[in-house]
Amino acid sequence: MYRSHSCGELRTSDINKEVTLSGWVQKTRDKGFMIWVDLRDRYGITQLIFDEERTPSDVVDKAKTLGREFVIQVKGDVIERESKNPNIPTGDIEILVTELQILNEALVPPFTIEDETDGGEDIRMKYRYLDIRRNPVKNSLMFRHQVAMKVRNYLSEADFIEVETPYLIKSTPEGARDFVVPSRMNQGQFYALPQSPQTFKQLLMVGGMDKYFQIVKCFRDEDLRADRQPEFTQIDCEMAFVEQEDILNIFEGLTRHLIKDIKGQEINDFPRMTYDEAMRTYGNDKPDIRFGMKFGELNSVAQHKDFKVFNDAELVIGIAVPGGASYTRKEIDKLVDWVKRPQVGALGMVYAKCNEDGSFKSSVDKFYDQEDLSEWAETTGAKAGDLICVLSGQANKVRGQLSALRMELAERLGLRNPEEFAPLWVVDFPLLEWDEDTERYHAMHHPFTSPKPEDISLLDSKPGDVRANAYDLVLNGNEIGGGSIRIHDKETQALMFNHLGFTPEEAKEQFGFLLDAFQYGAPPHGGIAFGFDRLVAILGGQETIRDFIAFPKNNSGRDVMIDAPANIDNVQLKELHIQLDL
RNA sequence: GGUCUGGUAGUUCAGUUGGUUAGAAUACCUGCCUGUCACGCAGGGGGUCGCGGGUUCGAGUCCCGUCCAGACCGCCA
Repeated sequence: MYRSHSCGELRTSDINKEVTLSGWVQKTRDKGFMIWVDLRDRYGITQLIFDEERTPSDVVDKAKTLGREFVIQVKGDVIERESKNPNIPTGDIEILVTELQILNEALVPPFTIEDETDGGEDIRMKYRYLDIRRNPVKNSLMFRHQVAMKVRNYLSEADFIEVETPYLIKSTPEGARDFVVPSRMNQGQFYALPQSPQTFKQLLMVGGMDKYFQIVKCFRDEDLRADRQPEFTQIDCEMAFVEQEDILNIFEGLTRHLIKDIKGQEINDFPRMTYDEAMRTYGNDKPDIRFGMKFGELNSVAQHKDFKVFNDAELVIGIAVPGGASYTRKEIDKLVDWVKRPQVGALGMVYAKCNEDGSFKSSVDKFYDQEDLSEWAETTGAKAGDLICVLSGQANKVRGQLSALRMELAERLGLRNPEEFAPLWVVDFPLLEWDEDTERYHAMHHPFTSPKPEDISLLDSKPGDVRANAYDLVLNGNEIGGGSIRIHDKETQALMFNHLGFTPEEAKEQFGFLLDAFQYGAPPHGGIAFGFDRLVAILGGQETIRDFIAFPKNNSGRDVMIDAPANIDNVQLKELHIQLDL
């Protein structure tokens, strides 16, 4: 028997028990006459004591050889501490050790195994198995497990069935790049790893599964970000015989349940906003509504003077920065530089200070008088003491730029409280999106999304104006879920493929199985998929998703621990009939 | 594909205008210490300043290239 108890459970009520514990040496404190060892496992830390007077001398000698992260097993008696430690749950007791066995020695770890480690990101990832011993990472993984269990229980209670779908599927040109897997048995052919189980879950609906979910890995071969991994986990869901309203209600229920259960916060009906409104008032299809700073459209109150920059612009918009009137010239200049960085791309920024006495001072006083500026303040909702920041230019671009500024300022002003949760449904997404590079329309969500029936007539005349039965769930400025009511008849699906530039032959080759299935009684259906890693991170109050993933990839898609991807040898290549062209 | 930031002891970092033997903290090792728990005290070892080239009497420091890491833009149906 390696252990009778964990290192986190012994209390004063266990005093006088003889126990066996196993774990890692967190730290030894050798005072000469006495040695204390903090023994750690997943459940906590228990202090061991080796004492010149009470412990056999050979055991004391062995204890002196212990190093950090040695794996040991001890037998001993639970005793009351002479000086207690109120900071840990086991702080009232300690183990007077009678037997010590070193199960495995350990090299000195490259970074300290402590909550506030001295290790940087790089080294922690290389030795991730050591990093996982640290509380922040360990707790994040345990938290992820808890969320997964709550999701499974909730959906299972609601009659959903978890079905596994294949990982080796077929590559399609739509959407993200696929990870491909060469097939040895089918020379020259490749599987692709799924970007999502989209078509399979729709086929499950045709198969009558009715309510499906799966917590499932998905793969996208695109560049990474702090919150984006090449392999990531989705809560993938699909339902038959539902309308958009049904899906919104059920998954609003799931999200509300998670926030209540995990964070103890009651959230009533989630607000809804159309895509159009989100873009106009926040410049963004995933607005963070924990704070205001809504866009004010200033065209009508800024294009009547001789200021050419504004007069030539398609759109002039501004936001009110709370308390910004106190910014110095230098601070504002820095803001201007910030929006002019290539990542944001604004050509400049006009600002107006709303002084406490009700007067205004702007960077364009030459063109605009106090009355003009007062109208700006009204439009942007600026109060005395605020700063109005105004950008102008081509509508789409300038909305994106002001949105970036809004988020940056909110961050600096501390308005993005991670313990506050503000979910939002964004609905009525456009069905199609113009792609400059390929000069054709792309499905904004995916090619199986159904258009709103009343908009179908616009497909030929104004394809960009057609709205879809598509929706996103946004939480604190993050898209945590997205879905749609799908097309379930062959004709509409063929019409969509046609508008996406597929020839009937291409459509048949790539999605013939789905079109076939639609001829055998496909029920109306729709669904949603949640980004699980991101959801867990947000509920856990963290920005980065990496600590909620046991073995994440780095910025360039590498696993620095196992050093993947890697070359394969010529024998393997030959077997796959693959020749490298480097 | 692009922009920015960084790379110096095991680790996290400092290193001034280009100038003597590259420092701190922590970790590690040794000794001491009668209740530690971020133990304390004394001492010690530890460096290809990412790599390659250039400028210079002299480069951790300046220039060019390159590799690695991070953040972001493009991309992510």
